[in-house]
Amino acid sequence: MDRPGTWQAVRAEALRRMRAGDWPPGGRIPDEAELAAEFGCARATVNRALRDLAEAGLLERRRKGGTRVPVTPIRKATFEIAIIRQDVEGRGQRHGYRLLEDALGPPPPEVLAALDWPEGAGMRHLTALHLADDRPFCLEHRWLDATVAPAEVSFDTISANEWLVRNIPYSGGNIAFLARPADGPAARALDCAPGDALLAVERTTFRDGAAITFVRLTYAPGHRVDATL
Amino acid sequence: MDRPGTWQAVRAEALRRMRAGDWPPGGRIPDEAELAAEFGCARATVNRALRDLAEAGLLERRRKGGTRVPVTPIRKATFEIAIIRQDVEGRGQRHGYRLLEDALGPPPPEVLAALDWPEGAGMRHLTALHLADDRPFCLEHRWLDATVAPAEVSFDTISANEWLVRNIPYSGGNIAFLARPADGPAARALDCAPGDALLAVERTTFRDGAAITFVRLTYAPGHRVDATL
DNA sequence: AAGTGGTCTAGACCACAAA
DNA sequence: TTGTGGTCTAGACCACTTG
Repeated sequence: MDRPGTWQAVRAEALRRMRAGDWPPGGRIPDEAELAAEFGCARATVNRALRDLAEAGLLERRRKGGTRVPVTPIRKATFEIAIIRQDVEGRGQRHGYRLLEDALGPPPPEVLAALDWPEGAGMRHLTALHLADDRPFCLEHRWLDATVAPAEVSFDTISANEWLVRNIPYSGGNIAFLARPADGPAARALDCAPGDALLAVERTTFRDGAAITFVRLTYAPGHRVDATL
Repeated sequence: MDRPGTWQAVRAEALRRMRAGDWPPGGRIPDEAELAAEFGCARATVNRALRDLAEAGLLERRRKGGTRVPVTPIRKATFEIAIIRQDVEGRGQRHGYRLLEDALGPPPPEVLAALDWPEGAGMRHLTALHLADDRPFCLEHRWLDATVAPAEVSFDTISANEWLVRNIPYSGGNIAFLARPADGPAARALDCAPGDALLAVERTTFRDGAAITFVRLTYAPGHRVDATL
C-alpha cells in the first residue's frame, strides 16, 4: 500500500471505488476540491492521481464537465521499443548481426508511398539479419535517405537500427504491426518455410517533417511482442 | 509554439537541445534548479516537462544521479485498445456481430497454461465473428470463467468483448501480438485461404490476482495495428 | 554526507465548455 | 455566465543513490 496523502494512494482509492461500483460507469465523480477535502490533501495531489488515470483511459476529464467513468473505456497499452541488440540481450541471448545487402536503388511502390519521397532520390537499401544465439531472430529491411547516412558510413558491423538511434538523437514517426507470409528470401534468411505466418513491424521515421527512413522488421516464426496494459 | 513558461515550452526546448546536439547522448543535463532559473519558471514546471520526457524514454532520471540523455533510448509506444465495435465504427464502417459457438468445456493446453486455472473448472468457451460493413473483420475466440458470466448472460446480441468492458469495471492483464496461419475454421470465418498469415492479439485479464478470461482476436488478412511513437 | 529528483502544500489565475 | 479541470508558483521536506 501507499502511504496516505500521496497521489498514488488517491489513485489506488479511486481504482478501488470504480471496481467496487461506488463510481459506476457513466457516472460523474466528485470534483477535485471535494476529493481533496475528503482525503485531506492538496488539490494538486488529487489532480495528479486523476490525471494519471485519465492518461490510462480509465477516466474522462473535461473542464467544467467534470470527471466521468467512461462506459466503454479506451485503454492504453504501451510497449517498449529498444534496439534489436538490446531486445535480444534482454532475453538473455547473444546478439549476432549479418549485413546481407547494401545498395542504392528505388524502393517498391508501397514503400515509396509511405515515404512520400520525390522519386526516391538517393535512397540506400539495406538488408540485414539479426541473430539470437546464432539462430535467426529478425530480418531488417530498410530504406534510408542517403544524405542521412552517406556511403562512408558502413553497416558491416553495426546495424542501421543501432547507428540511427545513436546518431539521430530524437525523431518522431509511426509504427504498425502486421502479419506477412514469408517470401522466398525471408524464408531462407529466417530458416522457415515459404508462406509461414510471420509477425512484422513497420516504422517510418521523420525529421523536420521529412521521412528519413522506412524499416520493416520481420520476425522469425513464433515471435511475440508483449505490451503492458 | 507553446507560450513560454509552460511545461510544454520547457519540454519543447529540451527536445530541441537534444536534436541540436547541445545535450548529446550519454551526457548529463543541468539539474532542475538550474533550468528553472534559466527559463524563469518554477522548478515544478521543469520537473513536469522532464518527467514527461523520461516517461517517453527520452531521458533517464535518478535521484542524486541527475538527468541524462540515454545513449540507446528505449522508446515507449502506445496504442489504444477499444472494444471491437468502437474500433470498426471508428473506421467509418458498420459493425456486425455473429455468435458462432457458446459451450462449456476445457481449453486447449496452451490456453490453460496462460490462465493457470485448476483443471479448467467451469469454463465457458465462446467463438464469435465481428464484421465491418458485412465483411469479416475479426474472429473472437474466448475462454471465460463461468462464475463471472453465468449461463443467464447471453452473448447472442452483445459480444463478450463489450459485455466484459461494461460489466467488469477495471481489470489488469497482459497483451501480446503474434502472427498465426489461418486454420480451417478461421479461414472459413474470415473468408481467406487456409495458411494465410493473420495478425492475432492475445489477452489475459485478471481480477484479484486470478485470471477471469483469455481471448485471442484473429484479424482478417491485411489488418494492421497502428501505434503512436 | 550530500546532491538531486520526487512529491506535497496553499494559493492563485487561466482556459475551456457546459448550462 | 460560471463551474471545473489545467497549470504555475514559492517553499518545504523527503527518498534515493552516488561519491
